[in-house]
Amino acid sequence: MHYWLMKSEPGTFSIDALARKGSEPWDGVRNYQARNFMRDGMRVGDGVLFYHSNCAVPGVAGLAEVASAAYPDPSQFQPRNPHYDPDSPRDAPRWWLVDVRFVRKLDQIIALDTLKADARLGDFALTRRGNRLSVLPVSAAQWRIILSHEKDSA
DNA sequence: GCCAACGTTGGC
DNA sequence: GCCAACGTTGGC
Repeated sequence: MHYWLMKSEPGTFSIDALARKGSEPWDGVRNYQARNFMRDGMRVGDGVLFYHSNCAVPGVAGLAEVASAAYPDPSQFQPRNPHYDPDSPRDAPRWWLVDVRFVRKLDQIIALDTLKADARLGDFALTRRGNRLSVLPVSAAQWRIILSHEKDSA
């Protein structure tokens, strides 16, 4: 069992949107490191922190889980799709994704500010200076520490 | 293989 | 909307 954090802009796809849909293919990732985490690292049932980026209060908005093994991202082959990649060979797709299933929405966002201020998290890919990875690993310890902040507002 | 130009991410 | 950080592209 491994843990991950996946970023989404709530204006594009929020935790509420995932709650409505139940499960969603995490398409459009066009970064090799993020792709490798999905394709090579993720297993069905892994825990996912659903993170809202590029918004008023960036932070963890809910919990999800990996719902499928990795498979080729169909959007790379669709010419009208903004994520179309004409250089990706059909017989050796460049971009892969997993399905992500809704687990629950948090009562309150666990803000990026809160995570930055928590020294217990140690070296964390999310808060590393300049990090823009949209899919990143979270250790079991970090997962527990992050979710401990849920109680802050209760 | 170097590196400048360019596009994107994402916090602020 | 701004801009720093960073990945990618392409000329040489």
